[in-house]
Amino acid sequence: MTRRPPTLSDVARHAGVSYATADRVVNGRAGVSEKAAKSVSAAIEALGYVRNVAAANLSQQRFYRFVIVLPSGSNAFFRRVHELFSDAAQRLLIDRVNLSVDTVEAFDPDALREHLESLTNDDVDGVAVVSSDDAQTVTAIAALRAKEIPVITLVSDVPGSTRNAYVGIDNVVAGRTVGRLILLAHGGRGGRVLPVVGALSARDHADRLSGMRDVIGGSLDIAPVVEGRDRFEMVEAQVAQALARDPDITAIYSAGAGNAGLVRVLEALPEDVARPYVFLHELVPHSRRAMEQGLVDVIIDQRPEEEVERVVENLRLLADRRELLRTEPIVPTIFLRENLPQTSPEALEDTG
Amino acid sequence: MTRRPPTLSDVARHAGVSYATADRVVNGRAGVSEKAAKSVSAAIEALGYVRNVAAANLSQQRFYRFVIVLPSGSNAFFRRVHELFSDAAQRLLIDRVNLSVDTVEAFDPDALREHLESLTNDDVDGVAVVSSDDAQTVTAIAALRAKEIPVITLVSDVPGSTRNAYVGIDNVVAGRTVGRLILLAHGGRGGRVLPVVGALSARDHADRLSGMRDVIGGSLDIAPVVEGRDRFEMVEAQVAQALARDPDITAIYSAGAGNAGLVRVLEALPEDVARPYVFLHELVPHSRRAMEQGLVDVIIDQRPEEEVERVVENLRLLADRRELLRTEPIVPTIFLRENLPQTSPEALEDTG
DNA sequence: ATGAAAATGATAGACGTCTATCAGAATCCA
DNA sequence: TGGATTCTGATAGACGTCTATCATTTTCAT
Repeated sequence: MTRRPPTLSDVARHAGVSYATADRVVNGRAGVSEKAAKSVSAAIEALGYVRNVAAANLSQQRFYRFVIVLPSGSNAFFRRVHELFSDAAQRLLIDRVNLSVDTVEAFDPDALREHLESLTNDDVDGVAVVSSDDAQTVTAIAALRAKEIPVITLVSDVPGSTRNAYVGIDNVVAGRTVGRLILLAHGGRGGRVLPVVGALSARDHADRLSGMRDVIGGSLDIAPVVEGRDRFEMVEAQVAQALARDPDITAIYSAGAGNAGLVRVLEALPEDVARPYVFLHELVPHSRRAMEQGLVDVIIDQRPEEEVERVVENLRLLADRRELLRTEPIVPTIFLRENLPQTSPEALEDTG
Repeated sequence: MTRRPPTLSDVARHAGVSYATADRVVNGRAGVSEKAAKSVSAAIEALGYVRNVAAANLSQQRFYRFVIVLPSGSNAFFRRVHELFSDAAQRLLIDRVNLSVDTVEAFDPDALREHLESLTNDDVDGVAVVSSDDAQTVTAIAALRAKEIPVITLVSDVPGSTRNAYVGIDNVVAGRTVGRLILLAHGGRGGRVLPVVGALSARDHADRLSGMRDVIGGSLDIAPVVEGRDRFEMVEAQVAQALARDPDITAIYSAGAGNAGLVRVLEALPEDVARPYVFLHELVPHSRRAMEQGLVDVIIDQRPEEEVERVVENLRLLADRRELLRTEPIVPTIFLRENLPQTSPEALEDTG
């Protein structure tokens, strides 16, 4: 059967030192000779000692404190993420995890940096942040990491930074997937795709678009890109205009937010002409409803449930100085009308 | 800030009894008057007391012991599941979880029942089992549950049983999803779908097929079903025959296993005629390779990684007599050539 | 060699739970 | 009322870790 795992006392005995010395080594306290430190390390190695985190936390009455930083005043997707983190916070309390969700004005690197820096002083055990990939953020992340505070980037990566992990999808792959589905829908016939994004300068939107282009290649036309600033009024106006100008559009790919505006255009389309295929991101109340009404064909969802769970899991592992598992990108899910998940009560209410 | 959560001592004090009595109540030991029991329960309620599992486990040097029962000698999918559980077992050791993976001859209800019953005596904290939905299994599950051993059904549900949870996909929904994709691929044109299953008597296969039929409705023809017993030789022979007999087939939906045989037929198809669209289940080395070669268009994967993780999570929660989270079915992922996950080293080797 | 500084050992108490034991109190039946 | 039975309280020790204190030993510079 399974033997009792070695304790720190076992390590001390094996190393020929006292418990106190072994403890000084594992907790990095001063007053240990190099020789002693080495023999303790060797004993740890030899016995395969792993600190019993449960016992350690018990002795310290430890409460983990994690902070999630999300963009404020934003769209249905982030409202959903916020909600999921709040739910998680509630149930994590009994595991002695204190998870707070902060919001910072979207697209404001200065505000974000300031906020992140305010966490540096605090007794924070880990931070997860949604941010664009800019120099301000890179600096702020570096400051946190300098204080030994783990940082996870969420939804949108900041690859140039020293973040410990990224939790989110690979947007190029997502765009390629959409490209494939668009081709599938056209079944070898020609067509013309209208791309809609928030802004071409937004990294995730641009990545999705370029993935889509990759796959479409020369097989289909691609109309000029609509930039809707993720604002539903702008999206509505510009998409309506684009469709009016170009009656040959057979598919729309919306890589950003503000899809409520897109849906309004679709609703207004005359019944008698063939509707374009519509592909968009994120399963939220209004996109779901549009799909159920047959206005939208495919929704690519980045599964915020899974993202939230991974963030929490990884923050805990990092706080315990353990190895991370599952650092590969989230696999986005393709939703069609036929595989929409059961609606949970809270998902029914639509606040925007 | 967050206050210290109440301890059992707090509960005892609040109830006006000694720690010993409170302890007797929470651990269901004998020798407590009804009145005392009631006041302790009231105190627990009032204070929102939750047992500190970490402390409890520490005091008992508890090792969780979980058993996973998988079909033996079976296909690439279950080999993958087996592998995932073995990996999980390794890393769970340091969390004091002892996870063993047993195998039992596939499609043998007697053998399965016997095996499950052998676990009844043992000091098992939870069981997860892949099984068909038959009376033998229902009985065996009931026996385990009678001994307070939690049971999770995996991949294929046994809805008539007293299992605590099911971890897996909704196969009807999966079939409906495929139906939708088939329609999408035909883009309004006619066509003829060849369904391939292991056996129509297998519940999951039948569910998938009926889901697909639901969505296709009368829009496309459906050819007579091929039953390939999940054996690649049989699948190969019968699909080849069906294609030869019926040159109008535009899509193949394989709802079961044995797809290596299907792939061989596809490889042998002449280059000059249009290939049928091919839809099948489970991302495994050979199906992946076929997709990369362009022989397969869509793979519906039930994400065994996620399933394994949920099984472990739920077994732990059940063993701790905690509330289950995430009991909704797994959402299957649709893989196209464009969103295949990065290949991990071990996924490269193909043992059959 | 001397004193200061550094390293080490021994050990106690805490965290919250479980198990166990024993003494004492309340309740019961005859 | 006696004795047996059922409850109740008090408490000790264990789990593995952390923090702390204090005494002792070793090392080092002078």
